[in-house]
Amino acid sequence: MEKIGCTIHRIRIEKGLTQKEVYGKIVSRSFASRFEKGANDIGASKLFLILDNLAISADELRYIQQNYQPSPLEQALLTVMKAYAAQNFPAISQWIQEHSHSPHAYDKLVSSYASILLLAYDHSSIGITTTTRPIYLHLQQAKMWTIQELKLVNILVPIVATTKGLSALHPLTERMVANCLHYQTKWGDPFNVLNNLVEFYGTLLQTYLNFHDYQAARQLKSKITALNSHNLNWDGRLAQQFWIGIWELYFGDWTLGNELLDEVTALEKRHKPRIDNTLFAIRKLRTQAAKTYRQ
Amino acid sequence: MEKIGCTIHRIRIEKGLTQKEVYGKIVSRSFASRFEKGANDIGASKLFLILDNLAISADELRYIQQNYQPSPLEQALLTVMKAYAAQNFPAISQWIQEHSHSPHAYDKLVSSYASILLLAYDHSSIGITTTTRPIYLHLQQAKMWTIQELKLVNILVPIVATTKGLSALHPLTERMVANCLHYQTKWGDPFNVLNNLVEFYGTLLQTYLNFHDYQAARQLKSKITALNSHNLNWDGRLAQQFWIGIWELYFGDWTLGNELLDEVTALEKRHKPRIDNTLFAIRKLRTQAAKTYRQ
DNA sequence: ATGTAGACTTCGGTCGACC
DNA sequence: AGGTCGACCGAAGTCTACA
Repeated sequence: MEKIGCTIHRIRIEKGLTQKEVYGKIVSRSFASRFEKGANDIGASKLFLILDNLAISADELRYIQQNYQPSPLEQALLTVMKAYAAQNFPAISQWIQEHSHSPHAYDKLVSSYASILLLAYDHSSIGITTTTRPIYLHLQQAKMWTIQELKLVNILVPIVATTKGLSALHPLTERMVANCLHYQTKWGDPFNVLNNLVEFYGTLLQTYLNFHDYQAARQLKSKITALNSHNLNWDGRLAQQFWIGIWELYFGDWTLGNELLDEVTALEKRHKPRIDNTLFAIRKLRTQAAKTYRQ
Repeated sequence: MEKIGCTIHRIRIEKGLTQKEVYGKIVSRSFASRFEKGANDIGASKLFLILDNLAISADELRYIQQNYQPSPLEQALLTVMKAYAAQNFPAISQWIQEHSHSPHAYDKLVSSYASILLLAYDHSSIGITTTTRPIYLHLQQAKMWTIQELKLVNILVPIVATTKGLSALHPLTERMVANCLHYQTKWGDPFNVLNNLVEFYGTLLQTYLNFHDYQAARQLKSKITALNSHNLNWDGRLAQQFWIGIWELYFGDWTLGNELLDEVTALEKRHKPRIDNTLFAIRKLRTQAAKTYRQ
């Protein structure tokens, strides 16, 4: 693996910056030279200051340093998430098997995450196992969630509803909202956590409908529309529009609902294979169910 | 500012992980303890390994450590970008003024970026100044671009076309493509640089049309469609659809073009105030120009 | 499983000078 | 502007042991 200093050297040269500009008053001139040669490591807090001067993020530095590859953790997560998106559950099982005795600590974490994905897929047959229990409990108990938790919590919703009842969803929702708020700045939503919140509301809506708690479902619209669309990207805005569309089918203007949904599915239809096939399945299912409900 | 170790301690506790799990064979047990107390800094490469075990990115760690705020560099960039998005050019000028004698090295970089934004707005009156020349030259000479450059290069297109002629756009395009390729992994596009590439092609299309180089413009469609939409997010896919729509107005199926554009603008119309007002302006302008061209 | 403390070593980091 | 060398210091980091 290339030393951090060498990577920084390359970037600095390409950017046409001098050592003085980049290292300023952070480290001495002679150390800067030895550091860029790869002879020394550097203190983390100093590195962060240097990265600011280089106008590069810590994540990108790592990515470049590792020969333009995501971190091992990212790689593991992306592999699992990709299998999940493709509904390839055997591949997830296999991944867990292969990494069950990994020397890397983060593989245990990813295994937990992967187990939850399997759990979400078919919690009746798999149930909460010893692998999934720690992270299942953690997600319920921890006050502070990081991006990883925010990404995962929405697949936990149906599981919580089944095992602890619908009432357990209220505190979960509150924590989700509170934690997403932590990641809002006056410049917007740098980590795009609001997209996860939209998806969370979507899963919540589906769950309430599945359990026939129509009153709770009805109250969700105001929460979904309350999200300022200017702080979302188009991924979030389309999800927002989709779930409002579904809501309208049940509780609002049937025509408007179909308009909203048409606009979203029209975009999907432009892409082969589909970006997200589940949208069509959900719409079909909900259209039928909404008709029944309205009678 | 809270010490890095203290932040990591909080995150570790919240995640319910033991020191052994997180620090493994990276540092000794006793050092881990002192580090989390904030008594010591830590080597950068060791920190990265620890972050993997914590399942958190370096960027997020920094964000949390700084009390849930982006890095100073990010803050500066976001401020300028926001002003640009709002077409608030006086605010950008003012920002450059206020930070022209900043002690922070990165403020010079952001000033360069901001100057280019102004340049892109009205290069006839402002011209290439001493502030903008370094970065203007840099973007043309550097082989390696980081995310920052990839974000900025598309606003440079019209400037390059005016000052160096349309032929200069070919090598620029090649470098743009090559650099975006660096950021593609087998798991997709982790930094979403392909969105920048779509926007680049859009600017390119506009520029060719403005300069009446219809042959070059006609060849752009294959490049835009060549981008696999599955590696884009919806921001990118919508931009892709929009620019293909514009292309169709000139060189392809007029009806199809309007269909594509209608789908995109229909989404825009759902949001007040508009997410991106320029879409409507561009469409209006191009519809007229395309009619003329077709005659 | 973690905090503390002392003794100890390594290496991150400075300074000055020379090229 | 930046690479290098030697001398030097303090902080990073280990080990052992006790709590």
